[in-house]
Amino acid sequence: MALPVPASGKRTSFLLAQLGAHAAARFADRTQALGLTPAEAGLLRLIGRSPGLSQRAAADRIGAVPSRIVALVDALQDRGLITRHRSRTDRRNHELHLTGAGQELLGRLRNVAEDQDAELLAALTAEEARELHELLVRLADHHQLDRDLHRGL
Amino acid sequence: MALPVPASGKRTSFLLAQLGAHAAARFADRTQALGLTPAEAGLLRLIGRSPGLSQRAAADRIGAVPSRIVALVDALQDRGLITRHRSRTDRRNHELHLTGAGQELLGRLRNVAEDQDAELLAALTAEEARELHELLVRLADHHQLDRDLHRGL
DNA sequence: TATTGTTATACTCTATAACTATA
DNA sequence: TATAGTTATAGAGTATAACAATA
Repeated sequence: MALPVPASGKRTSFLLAQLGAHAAARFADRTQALGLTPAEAGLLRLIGRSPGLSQRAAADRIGAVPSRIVALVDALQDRGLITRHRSRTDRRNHELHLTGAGQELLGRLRNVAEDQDAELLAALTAEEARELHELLVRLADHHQLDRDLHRGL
Repeated sequence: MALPVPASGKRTSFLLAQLGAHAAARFADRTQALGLTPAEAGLLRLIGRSPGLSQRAAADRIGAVPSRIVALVDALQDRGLITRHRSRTDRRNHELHLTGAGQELLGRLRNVAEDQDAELLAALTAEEARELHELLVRLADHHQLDRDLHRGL
């Protein structure tokens, strides 16, 4: 199936990349107001969803290299948002958990994400927003984008 | 209007950022096969659309800083894809034009973009692809994303 | 004095590879 | 020997600021 150039002059791939970069940048603005980088915010969410996971597991889920996790964990730990202690069953592993402050910040992060979606989709009706979401889910599934994070976010 | 967390577990903003990064990465793969970085490809397209424009004008259209244009123009010129010569009416300006080789490569670049769209949207029907495109155009307009390029592409 | 293009520099982000400690 | 985490280093990409030529 050949896809002609859309009348708008911009291809769907380009629009998607442009809007995606915009959404990521706006999200970065909002997390920065909470004192987090987007990557730190992503790791915080992941630990909230999977308490006790190892740094290696976090690296795999995020699609990052283990050495990158070290700096992120350091930053979150220094701010008192997570704890890192050795596993008793395998002393090579570090188990990551949220602190109370981490849980609290995670809650605020969820509000931020909700605000972000509302702002992004303000030009659409509720029905159109649902349609868009469903189409994007189909694309993400088709391209097997099952990671919890991605480059640039 | 409060937007609840979608049933899929991923917010629309996140999906958009993830798919956008995916589309940008796939596009980078394809342009690399043509010996171009995504930024160089974007500048080539821009010169094709606006022959004779100055580096300053290119910087404004792309949303980049003038010093960044220098390296891109150097690379394209070294490969014989564009020409750069001083304007006769204002010798501060450099006018950018495509060479024959540049025109030819631009044509191949358009095919690449077409392939990219087809691959990205393979999971959708033609009607759904049109719907998606229209919704994305509405969002881009609403957020005034009128630049010809963007960070990361 | 303002503007175009250029250069030099520094900064951010990330990956790679070598190292340690545990298994 | 294999794996988890760490450190040090290097590379890509980009912005900032000072500069020269022209208006």
